[in-house]
Amino acid sequence: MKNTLYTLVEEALVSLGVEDQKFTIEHPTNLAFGDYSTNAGIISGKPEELAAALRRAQGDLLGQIEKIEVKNGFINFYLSKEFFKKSIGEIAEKGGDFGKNESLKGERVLVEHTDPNPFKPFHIGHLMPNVVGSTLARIYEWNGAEVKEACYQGDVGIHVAKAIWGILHGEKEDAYPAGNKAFEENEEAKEEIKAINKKIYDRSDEKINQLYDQGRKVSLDYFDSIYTKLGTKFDYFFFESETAGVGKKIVEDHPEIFEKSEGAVIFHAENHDKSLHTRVFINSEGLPTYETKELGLAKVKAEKYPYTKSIVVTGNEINEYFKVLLQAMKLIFPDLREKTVHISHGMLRRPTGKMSSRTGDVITFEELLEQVKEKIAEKGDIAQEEVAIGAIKYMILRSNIGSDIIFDIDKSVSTEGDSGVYLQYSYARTNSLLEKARIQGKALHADSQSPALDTRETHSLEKLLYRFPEIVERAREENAPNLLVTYLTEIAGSFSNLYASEQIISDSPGSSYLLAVTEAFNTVMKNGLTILGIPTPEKM
RNA sequence: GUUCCCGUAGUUCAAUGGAUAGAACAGAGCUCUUCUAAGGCUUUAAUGUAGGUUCGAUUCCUACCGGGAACACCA
Repeated sequence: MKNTLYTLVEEALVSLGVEDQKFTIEHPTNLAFGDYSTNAGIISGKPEELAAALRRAQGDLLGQIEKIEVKNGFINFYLSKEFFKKSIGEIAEKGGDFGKNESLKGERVLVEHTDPNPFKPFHIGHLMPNVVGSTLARIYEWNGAEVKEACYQGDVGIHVAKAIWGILHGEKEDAYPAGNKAFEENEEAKEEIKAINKKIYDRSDEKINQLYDQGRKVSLDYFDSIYTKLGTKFDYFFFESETAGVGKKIVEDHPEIFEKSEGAVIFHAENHDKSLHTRVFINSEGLPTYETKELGLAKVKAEKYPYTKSIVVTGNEINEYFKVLLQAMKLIFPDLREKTVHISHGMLRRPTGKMSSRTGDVITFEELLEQVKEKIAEKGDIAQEEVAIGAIKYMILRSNIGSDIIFDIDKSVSTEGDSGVYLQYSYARTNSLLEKARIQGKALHADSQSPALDTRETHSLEKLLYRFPEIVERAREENAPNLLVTYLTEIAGSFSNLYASEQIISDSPGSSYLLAVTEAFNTVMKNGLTILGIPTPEKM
């Protein structure tokens, strides 16, 4: 419909003698301004003439467009009731596929996210990339792409050496923070940790090998159990131990790009872009840093899964250094650089400030889940884990990807109002409603012959439900899952209004149409929640 | 100091350069013979400051003020 209108406006402009004029067609946020709206009238300076030309030219769309109006220079299109009735029928027909499109057909997208480091706890900071990354993956899938999810884990590096040092000094649970503290405060320990780091790379020490292998396995199993709870399924796991060597070789093979300095190998990114800075790629111990491993990773990924687009989800604290990395990649693998997109998320902050796994000042994911579950348990006997996961994911997804989230356990994880629970509740409610209707043998009619209970509420819900596929597409274009969250909250609110104004299951002639609208709502809500990865409990 | 990100109701968040800046929580006041009150209805309340570009600026540009991050061997 949008494309049809676009062509219509374009032709009308030409008929007025205006050519090559850029204009937009969009859904106005306010339903009073129509179902579609164009600014072509303002830009061309002749809104009334353009509207008149459009009314003359409707042709094939007659019956689908109810009226065309000019308000404040905008030309607003109001679609007909018959059009929406038909679309309600189509939603039910498409069911679980309603909202899918093929705009990315043929694309092969690799989304890397979560990236927890073995030997460190999985804390609530890891939730951000996990929820953001896996949701983006699903959004790309709904837009027709073939999507694979990857997790990249730092199983070698100084942080592991710190944890091993902690274990060697009798720490178990808090091995990593203990090692980190010693590294910063104690020169002797610092040297020991560096020595351990080297031994981990060359596997020359039997005792360290054993501790390392065991610790790594325990850690990865623990992450797996969390992925199960979160509903994340990774297609690939990459490890720094496999990218380190690849990366180091790449750096060594490009002496024209990298320079030796003070025993290390560095990259002067500021020579290519003055807003960038110098970074170390191979340290003076001869070990590759994260930057180098990341270069290796780009190559390893492309060999494993020849992607057309590679999305890397990380925290925004590494934005600057990632730009340096992309600059290096541009020189070495220009084709891969073109396909790589870095999406950074904000931090999960506590009211007191940033939390850090280095000092041990963290809330682990499981602690958080327990706390939210306790809060939900106060509400009654329900599917606590599903609701808790939904509440947590909603809290993250409702914000812009890039902005920080202030996490206050008492306030942020709300179980009322603008929350995941509210959406799950709306879904469960319509589910039991439809179930009840089936038991009573009520019919659902969405065809244009059936009488409709024609209320302002049903009509606005019809209009909103129709927009779902375009919301899914926009969420992909802008990498903005929060558009979907806002949308679902809006239709849930609109449904509540419907409920307040009419009794859906009744013997009145229009109730079968109301039921059809309810079913369409139920379908859209389920599909929307599925994309967001929020569980959809059948009953609450 | 340099570079980058961010300043919106009391609070937590929205708003592809568009129309009357939206929600939720908190505050004030209503509302359960209806499907589930985890709900609904009323109501109070905001674009850091000063310029600029534009038919139109919360959005883009400049300066300032305020917050955060990165800035050579951590990731």
